[in-house]
Amino acid sequence: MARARTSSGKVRLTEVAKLAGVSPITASRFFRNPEALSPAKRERVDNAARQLGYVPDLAARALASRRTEVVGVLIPSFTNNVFSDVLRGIYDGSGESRYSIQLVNTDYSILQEEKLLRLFKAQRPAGLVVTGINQTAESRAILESMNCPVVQIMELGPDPIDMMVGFSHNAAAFAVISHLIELNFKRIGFLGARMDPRVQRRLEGYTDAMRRAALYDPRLIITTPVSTSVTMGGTLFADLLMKAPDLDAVFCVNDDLALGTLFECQRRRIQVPEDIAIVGFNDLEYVASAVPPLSSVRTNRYDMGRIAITMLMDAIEGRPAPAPVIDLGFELMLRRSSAARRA
Amino acid sequence: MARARTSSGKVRLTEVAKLAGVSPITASRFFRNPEALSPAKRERVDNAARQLGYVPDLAARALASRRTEVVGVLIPSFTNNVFSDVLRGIYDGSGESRYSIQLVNTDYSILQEEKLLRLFKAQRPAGLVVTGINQTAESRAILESMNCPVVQIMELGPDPIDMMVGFSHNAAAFAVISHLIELNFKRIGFLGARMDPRVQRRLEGYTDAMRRAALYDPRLIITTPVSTSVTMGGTLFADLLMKAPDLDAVFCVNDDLALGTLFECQRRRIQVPEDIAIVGFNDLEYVASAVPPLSSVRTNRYDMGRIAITMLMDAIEGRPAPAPVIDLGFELMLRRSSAARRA
DNA sequence: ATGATTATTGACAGCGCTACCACCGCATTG
DNA sequence: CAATGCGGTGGTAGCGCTGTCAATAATCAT
Repeated sequence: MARARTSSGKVRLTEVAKLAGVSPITASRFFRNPEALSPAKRERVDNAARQLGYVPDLAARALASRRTEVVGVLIPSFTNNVFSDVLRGIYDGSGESRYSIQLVNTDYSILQEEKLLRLFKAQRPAGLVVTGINQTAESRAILESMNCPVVQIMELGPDPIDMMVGFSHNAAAFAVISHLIELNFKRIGFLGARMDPRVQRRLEGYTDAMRRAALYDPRLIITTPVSTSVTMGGTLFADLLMKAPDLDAVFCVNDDLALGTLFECQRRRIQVPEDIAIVGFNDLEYVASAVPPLSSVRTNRYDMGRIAITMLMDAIEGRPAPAPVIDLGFELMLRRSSAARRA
Repeated sequence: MARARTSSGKVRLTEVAKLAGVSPITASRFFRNPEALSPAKRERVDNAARQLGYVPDLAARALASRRTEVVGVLIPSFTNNVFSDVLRGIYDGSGESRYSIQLVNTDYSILQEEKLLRLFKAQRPAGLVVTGINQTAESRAILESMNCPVVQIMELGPDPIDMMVGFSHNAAAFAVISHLIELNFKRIGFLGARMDPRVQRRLEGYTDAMRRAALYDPRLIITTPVSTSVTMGGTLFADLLMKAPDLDAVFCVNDDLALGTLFECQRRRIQVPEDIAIVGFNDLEYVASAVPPLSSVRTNRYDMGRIAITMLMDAIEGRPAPAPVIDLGFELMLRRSSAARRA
């Protein structure tokens, strides 16, 4: 029966199959699992597809197979430089694969995250990447009901939903503070903004290290729930100086705060590191060229994204990861801003 | 006929229709255009859907209607802060709408862009956002054949594919240089990295302004195709000083280069702005808190994203934009780093 | 050699939704 | 009062692809 609603010149699988002299289903298999075909047919289908310029229809495929080739990625913020590196890793890693990345932003809200997960569920994603380990119970339930591999990134925790790639923020902060204590710094301040879970854990690491050395003093800690910025770094540092004028070092939970602190020191003619040492976090590109170069904690954000998406794709395709939890560690990048000043 | 392959507990439109006592078509219409239903049926379908927790299947919808609700967004880089603001605008703008954003990264390559457009074409997107106006002829052809609204962002040009939101990089650079010339700066350097089309146009603006004042000197221009960074700013500035030791001002094509230049000045004990003035571009958050605060050019990146996606969604839904080309302009943010130094 | 296993292939029947068109009943019009 | 228009509704027939399973051909173990 002739219908007005016929395809708009689009090449369909059937045409490819006809030209190749095989059944549509065989042609279909060629695109999904070429190994299953005999070499002869494989080549015939390949030629036919090439000749016709065939491109599979993803919607039809998704409908028929009841799964998509979409990988959902939930990150808290587009603005934060930290995530742009992770993203680069994710996109690079998914590169030539058939999976497409569906990126969404939770705005640091676990309720927003839950809502987005619900949305994803309706889409039957092939896999998901979520940030952090602080999902709501409901989010976890949704995630578990989705029956697809999940990678949690950015940090590690005791109870992975499925897979994890990250590092211990607590340990990183602990290492920074222990190092400063070894250098004989005593009044080490803590500057934190936004106070998301990762930042909270850096605060815990700081607190542990300070307590262990009997140097803990709540007046050394300044935090704000407001989002982070260089300007905020200056503001928080000014506050800290007021509360603890005898300060000799500052650990900032990120490099923006550290840079803001450095600028504030320049403004007040405070010598860094002679008067006050500064350590940042993330080791963004710019810290090394500041004056003086800022110490920081290098984290493997690009690799984190890359490894996460690779693990995820492997899991989707039934190649289970050798280890479900990967600790990428961190590295103290010690520069002049925290150079030793006392014997 | 009983089939093994029945739906996995998923609620379908048919069930909703049955419960509401209407035909599936009517139920379908409820989700796409509720106004078309009589109030009585509208409410019945609404109740039924709510009661069953119905969520439309996007793949089935896409297959049947032969279009998707995906908006493709092509940007050159995730790392560049500039785009993160645009992205925020895009995501915020698409917020509660039914459109989902499919973000891809061209890595500043128009060939990669062409390839990605080809990929998008197979997906029948509802609309597209592309960066800049330097598409290949082939890309333009693909774009035009796709039959969906397109917004070009970041800059303006004479021959829009469809719609445009941006500003004139040429005019912005021209304004900066004209201002510096008015302040009696004469040996104004130009620092450029990555040299993408927008940066090229800033160089043109610089050149125009310098020529017009008979101050043009190719020795004042340093560029590199390498990607931009704060460190690169320092390196380029050092080069520039070598070629033009009598330099009295530097225009950097972005704030990272400007910050790198500032750091290099600090390292060499060059006074800013007394010895050399610095102007950046983009007005990123940090420039205002540098010491001295850096002059820059504010651009409305967030609005650009937001307006672009809004125009696009309007066009998709048949509400044509009042103006297809929107110039968001720019604003010179004059700060101490380029304060007047001569009468 | 013979049954059993494996590799290839194809027929069938939808996946869940919407485009298209026909239809119904009511109001408006000449 | 028939002709016309229109908002609202439903029936039919796929959209382009793949899961399932059966059939066949090729290979293997005994």
